[in-house]
Amino acid sequence: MQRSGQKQTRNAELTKAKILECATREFSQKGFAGARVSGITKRAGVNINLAYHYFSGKEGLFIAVMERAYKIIRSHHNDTEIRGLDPIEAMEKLVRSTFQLFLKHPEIIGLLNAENLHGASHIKKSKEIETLYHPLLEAIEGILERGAKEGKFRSNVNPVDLFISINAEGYMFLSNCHTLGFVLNENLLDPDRIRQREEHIVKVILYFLQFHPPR
Amino acid sequence: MQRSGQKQTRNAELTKAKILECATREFSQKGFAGARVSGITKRAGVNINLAYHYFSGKEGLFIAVMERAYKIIRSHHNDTEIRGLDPIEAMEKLVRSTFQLFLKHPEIIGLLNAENLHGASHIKKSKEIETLYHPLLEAIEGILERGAKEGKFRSNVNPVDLFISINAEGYMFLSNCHTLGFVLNENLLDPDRIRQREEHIVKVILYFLQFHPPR
Amino acid sequence: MQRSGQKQTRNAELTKAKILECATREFSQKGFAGARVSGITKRAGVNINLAYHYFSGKEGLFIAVMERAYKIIRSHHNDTEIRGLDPIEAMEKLVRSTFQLFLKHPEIIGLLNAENLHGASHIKKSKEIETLYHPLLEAIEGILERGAKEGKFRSNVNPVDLFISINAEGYMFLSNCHTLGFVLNENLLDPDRIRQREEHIVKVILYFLQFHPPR
Amino acid sequence: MQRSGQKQTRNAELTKAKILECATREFSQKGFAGARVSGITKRAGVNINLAYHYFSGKEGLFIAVMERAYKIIRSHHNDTEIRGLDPIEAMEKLVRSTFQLFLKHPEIIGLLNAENLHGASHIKKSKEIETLYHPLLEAIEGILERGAKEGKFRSNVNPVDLFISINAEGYMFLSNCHTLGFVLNENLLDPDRIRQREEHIVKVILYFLQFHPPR
DNA sequence: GATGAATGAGGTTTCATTCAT
DNA sequence: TATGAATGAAACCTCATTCAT
Repeated sequence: MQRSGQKQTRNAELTKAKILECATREFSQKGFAGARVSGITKRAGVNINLAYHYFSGKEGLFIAVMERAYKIIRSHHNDTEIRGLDPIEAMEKLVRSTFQLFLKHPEIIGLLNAENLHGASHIKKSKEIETLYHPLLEAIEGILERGAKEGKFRSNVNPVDLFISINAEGYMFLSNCHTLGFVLNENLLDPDRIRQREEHIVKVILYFLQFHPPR
Repeated sequence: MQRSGQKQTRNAELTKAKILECATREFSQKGFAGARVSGITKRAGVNINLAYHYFSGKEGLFIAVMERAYKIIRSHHNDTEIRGLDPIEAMEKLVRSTFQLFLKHPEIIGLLNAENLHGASHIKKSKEIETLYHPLLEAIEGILERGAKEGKFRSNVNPVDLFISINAEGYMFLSNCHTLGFVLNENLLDPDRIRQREEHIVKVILYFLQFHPPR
Repeated sequence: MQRSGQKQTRNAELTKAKILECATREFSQKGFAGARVSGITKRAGVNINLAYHYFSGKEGLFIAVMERAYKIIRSHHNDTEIRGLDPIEAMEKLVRSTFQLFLKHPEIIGLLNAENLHGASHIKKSKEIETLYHPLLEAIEGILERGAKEGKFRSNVNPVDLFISINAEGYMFLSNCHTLGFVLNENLLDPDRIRQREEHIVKVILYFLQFHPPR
Repeated sequence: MQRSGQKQTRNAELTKAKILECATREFSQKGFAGARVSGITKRAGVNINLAYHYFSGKEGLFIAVMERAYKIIRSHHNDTEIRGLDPIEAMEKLVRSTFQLFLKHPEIIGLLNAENLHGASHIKKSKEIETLYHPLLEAIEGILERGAKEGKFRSNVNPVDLFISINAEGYMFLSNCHTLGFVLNENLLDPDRIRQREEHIVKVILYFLQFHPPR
């Protein structure tokens, strides 16, 4: 309003953002090869050439999309918050927030699948992404140590394997919901079913950590 | 006459098999959209028209590939064997064989990803696939019941969620090995690392089942 | 006719030849950047994709065109014939045949211009073209030596510079005929005018060789 | 007011000149079709729209470039100076200055090639260019006449053909230096090699004029 | 059954140019 | 005067598919 007669249709930042958002959806839903630059710009309601002007092509778009996706991931995890909590509480919080990340940003799963199809070639160029999970891993290590010291968790749990498990339990549920739903004869995308899954995952991780095998 | 006819048939079957195998690799590695019919036939060393002749196009090829993939899955799981075992032993066997399935047939992961991208539209046409996992799920239910009765497992474990967990723990490790390997700074495809993962998964599932929460 | 029901539209060699010929004209007349693949295939009356199928793209077409052009050049010069002739006769024959080459194959001039625009990058890959003029240069050296020995030509004439002159006199006349014709107010493409040019060139070269400067 | 107006004008002129110079290089190096308006303005470091503002598009730019090129040519040839000289001296001077023109302004060759590709359509609109060479041709005629009268040159030499020869000998050497250099296995752009060429051309033209064929 | 020739649809990209400020 | 935003046309090229032998 105040910014004089600035039309929406001539706002570069807005246009870029719109393109990026639609590219995120398109790549996530169709993969890199299946995505269409024209599909992206049609969704965004802008001229196709702007995608080339701002992102210099399909690959440039994909890289921009991946970078934004990892920024979302980074900002989602609140590492510092959980460091001070009781180990069990902290772990539960981490498990739930990981699952919620996939629910709130379902496009992330499709993007990660797309990126893995190409051997992660795009993100490997990014120094930022490389260190993205370092703080989170350190937090996990801290929780495990404290949990073991306080006798709440088993010791000798590999934090990397644990991290992968925390992600895998929700990731595959959502990424493979169509094939799984079909062979298991359930609608996995039903909100109640999703909540059930979250409770299940919390138990898988916590019970795994709390169990002390007989020796 | 007869011999030559047989020969032709045998060659035809061989050609079909070669095409199918190469199509499996291509679809798994590049997804449906990224796969090229010419890429498939070049790998197979046959003329591209044979792909049309035998499978009537790209989609026909993909369906044939998916059907073969599920046949492999079916033949891999030896449901009856585990029914008679001790619950813990049976569960461990199931977990390990699930992980080994993905290792022996890594193309399955790419194919399932491809199929999920399209909302599982192809396999939904197949009655056989729909009931593929029924015996396995029944076996799991049986194990859980016996385990609970014998006091070895917790009760009230949802077999479907458990089934998904058993798969997810290995599936995501392998399907996302490139992005995970990068952000975790580990080569997840190293044979020793893979063995380590298998041990981890066995513990996750068994400890989860064996833990009895207080109260 | 005899070759059974072989249709023209399904004769690969013929199609390739047609494309090549039309590509020659297009590249010669419009340069590499100005040429259109669709223009080439429209001229040839074939589907545009055949150009990609047979020559794998615009650059592949250009390279094929250049190679054919140099083959024409090679086959035009009859080096052995002139070696036995009287030096003056031999030189005259060489000059006239060089000029006639450009007249009979006017596309060569446009192609050479196009190739020079790109720093001769395409032909530099060809071993054949590199040695294409060696026999001709040797023939020129022989003629110059004999001419000098017989007292008909000056000595100390550089054969390379002479070779360039023999070409340049006709080449620029034809390649720049439009701008020259305009500023000189003559139609240089008139057949009589062309004949006049040939006579002029013969004199330029022969008189240059026959003149003995005083001292 | 006045000062600022002047300044703007001066900047405008400067900007125009910069664009024109860069356009000259771009068109000369890449031809009309290969040249990019954006390439020109990037070289000049100005906004692309200025090219449209000042020259109303690609073709307008090319015409302006050609006109400036011919102005350079015109200003280079000092016709009046050579009219008073000894015929042989005058001719040598003319030959050398023609060669030097191409050396000092190598872009002229590329521009003339570009213009000939299009049938000289652009310059044909210019009345100035049409008469550009008239004084020079008259000077040549004068020299030939005096040379014949003084017994130094043959008579019956066509001034137009001679003019073309004087240009051609240097023009093709430089315009085709890449292909010629390759097939002749010499670096024609070496300064010493260029000087050698100039001496050769002087001899070609002068000996051609001085030789009296036996009758 | 098998193959080379040919085609049509559509995707990515480039580029000259105009619009709006 | 100068600039960034936006557009339309058309170029190159890919690829699934069909045709004809």
